[in-house]
Amino acid sequence: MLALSAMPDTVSDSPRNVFALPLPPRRDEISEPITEQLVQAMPSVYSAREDLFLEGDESSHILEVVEGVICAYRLLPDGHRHVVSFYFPGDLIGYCSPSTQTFSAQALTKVRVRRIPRHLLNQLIETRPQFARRLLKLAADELTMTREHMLCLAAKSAEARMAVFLLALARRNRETGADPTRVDLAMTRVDIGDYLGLTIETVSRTFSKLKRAGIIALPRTTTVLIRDAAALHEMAQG
Amino acid sequence: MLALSAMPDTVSDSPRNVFALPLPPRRDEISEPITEQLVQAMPSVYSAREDLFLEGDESSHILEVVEGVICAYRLLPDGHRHVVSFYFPGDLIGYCSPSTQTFSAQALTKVRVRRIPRHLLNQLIETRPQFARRLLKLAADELTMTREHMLCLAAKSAEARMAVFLLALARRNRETGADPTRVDLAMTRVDIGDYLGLTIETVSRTFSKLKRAGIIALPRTTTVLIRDAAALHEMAQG
DNA sequence: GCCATCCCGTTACAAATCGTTACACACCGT
DNA sequence: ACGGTGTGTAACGATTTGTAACGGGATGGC
Repeated sequence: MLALSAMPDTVSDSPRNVFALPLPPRRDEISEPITEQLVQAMPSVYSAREDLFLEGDESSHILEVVEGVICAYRLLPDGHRHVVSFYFPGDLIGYCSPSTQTFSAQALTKVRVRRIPRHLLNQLIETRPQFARRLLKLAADELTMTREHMLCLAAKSAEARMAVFLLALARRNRETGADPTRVDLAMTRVDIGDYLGLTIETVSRTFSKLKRAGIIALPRTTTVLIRDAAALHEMAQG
Repeated sequence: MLALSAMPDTVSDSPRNVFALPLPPRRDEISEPITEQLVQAMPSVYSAREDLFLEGDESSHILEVVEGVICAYRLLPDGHRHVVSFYFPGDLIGYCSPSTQTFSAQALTKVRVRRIPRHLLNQLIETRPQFARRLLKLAADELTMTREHMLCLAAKSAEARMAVFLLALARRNRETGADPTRVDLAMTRVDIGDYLGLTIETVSRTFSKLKRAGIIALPRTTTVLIRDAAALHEMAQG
């Protein structure tokens, strides 16, 4: 269990890829249990498609994803849904939204989360300056990733967005020691579409196109096998 | 001159509009001179279209905009340019990118900026926990605004994006005490297009359409008079 | 076990939006 | 006046979306 005193004095600055992938960075450094105080005896459990919280809810706790995938989303008055981000095990949610949730959060799979009271977080900021710098680093990383995603939405074609998305999931696998050529999609086509600013049909068509081109295989609708990562990278550029 | 000791213990949480506008929030609270140390005797001056720094540059200082408008942008390998954000007087730039700039910054007008050494910022974080919380709040606000812009790019039409953009500029005017019905554009059509993920022609067409509809007037290409804010708001929704 | 139903994904075709191309005009400084 | 830059307008075309129909797997009742 990582004690705060074990944290290094300087914030590590990982080399930043200009075309880094848009999903939020893993949070292992900070999300490991910090003190017994912070950790619930039993993580909360949610089942698939259950909402963890809604936009506008008071956020007295931040969440650490222990198991499963969470979808952060917002509903627009015209009925559209926009998916802000996906959160995976190790990620922290809501550590920089002071009083009120700025988006809703829904479990895509069975999910286990630890709930960390915000006042403890604030207390740590007060007493441990290095902790504050850690949080700032997390916020900076999330901002960078969000900007990356924004660039994707502003400047890239449907094909390129899908390629970036798949490569991001593959990279996460690689970083967690899983097979980077096999991506299991916890999210539906609707979720992907709402995340990438595309319709479900375009998402589906693009999957089919990639399959026909031999770049991916789709043994099941929820499983993507990356056959030609180089072609995907090429596609992710334009 | 604001001393740190004058800062309140609690971070103020302004009520957050679900459909807040995408430009970054004003930073007056924190950007006012904190100590004599932090403030250059003479702010640096840049002329229009001059780069303040480039993506990848080492960021030993953060910048406070004193006068003028700054455009944060990134160049893509395919030649496209993406405008990340616009920064106005009172805004801080680069306070949460530890070592390396994640975007380039260009002056759109004559610009004056104060350069605040990063090591002083870090020192303040170590010694003043409330300062750290302030910075976290700034980062959270910028993240929220970036997400707002992202939603705009993902889910809104060209018309709606333009409406949101104009309303954001108008709101900034209102907050600074200027006339909210008169917007002076420091940026060109290209800048706007690269910010909203549209081409210059679409930007131009949409301006013309709004003018024909009597929603705005364009006495000059750089001056927008908002005639029907309600219609703009309506347009910004869908 | 069997069948009906529902949800999700896929595909095809028509429609719309937006990008591309091309050209003309306005403004500005030389 | 001239050229350059920035902008406005129009015709055309490509990408993406909307609509609709079909298929397939999962669920649930009988």
